[in-house]
Amino acid sequence: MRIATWNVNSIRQRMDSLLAWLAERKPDIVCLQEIKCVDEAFPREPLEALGYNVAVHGQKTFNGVALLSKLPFDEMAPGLMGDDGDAQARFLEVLVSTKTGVLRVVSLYLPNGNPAPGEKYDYKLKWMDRLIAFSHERLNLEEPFVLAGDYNIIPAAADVRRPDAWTKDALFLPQTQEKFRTLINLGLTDAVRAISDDPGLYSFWDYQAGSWPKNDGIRIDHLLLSPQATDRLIDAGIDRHVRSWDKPSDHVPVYVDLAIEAR
DNA sequence: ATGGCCAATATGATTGGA
Repeated sequence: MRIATWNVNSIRQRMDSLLAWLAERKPDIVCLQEIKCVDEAFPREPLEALGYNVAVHGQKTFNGVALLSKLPFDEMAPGLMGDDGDAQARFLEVLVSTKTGVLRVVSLYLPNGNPAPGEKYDYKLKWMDRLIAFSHERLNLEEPFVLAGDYNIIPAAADVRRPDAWTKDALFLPQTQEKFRTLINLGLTDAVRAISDDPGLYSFWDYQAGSWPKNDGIRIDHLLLSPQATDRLIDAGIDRHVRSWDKPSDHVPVYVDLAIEAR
């Protein structure tokens, strides 16, 4: 079972790249972020033609998450618990059935939080508290569970080419990293870091200032695994070559391979 | 010269991203 996450920065602008990458990487489940469209505008047909079931939680103009799955969805639930007044489409949870039982997957788009301090940073921290509460509940189920998405968090200095340039940024502030560790310490495993200690594993390069040709990147897209998923961890990686394609997203896909058979 | 963007919006300037 291959599960991937990709912030596409507009699904409608990225369909050619998405189709090319799906053909190349052949993921079973894909978590998408920043689709930037309402549910009705999501281009489902070409994806369904490839055998993917499609779940969408979109909104107009900004944000928006989706899930593609070769396995049918037994359940799907949009929105993160803890604030019924939160109208931003940043969270989608699904349940699928595998040969060995259920598999729970979340596609999330954690708030950026800049500028910090400020209202946006407060929203980010509160959103993280809600994510921690949610994860605590789900981990009690003792299921294979993959929490995937754009976290807008640089976990450590090894995850950024130029740490000095990010010291006051909401993605890299100590308070952000501390809360991320609180999440991890519930019992989740960062799939990429479980496979490799290499510095220079980045998932985002800004469009500006020649960040890509200078390899001025950061690692902010993560797949966090429950213990039951970590037991089955085979491999994880980042498809950085996708950043050099025409009309790229500023993020590239990150994937994990788990020893779970579809059916 | 010296890599200074990209996407959406009833658009031609503004907002948000990170």
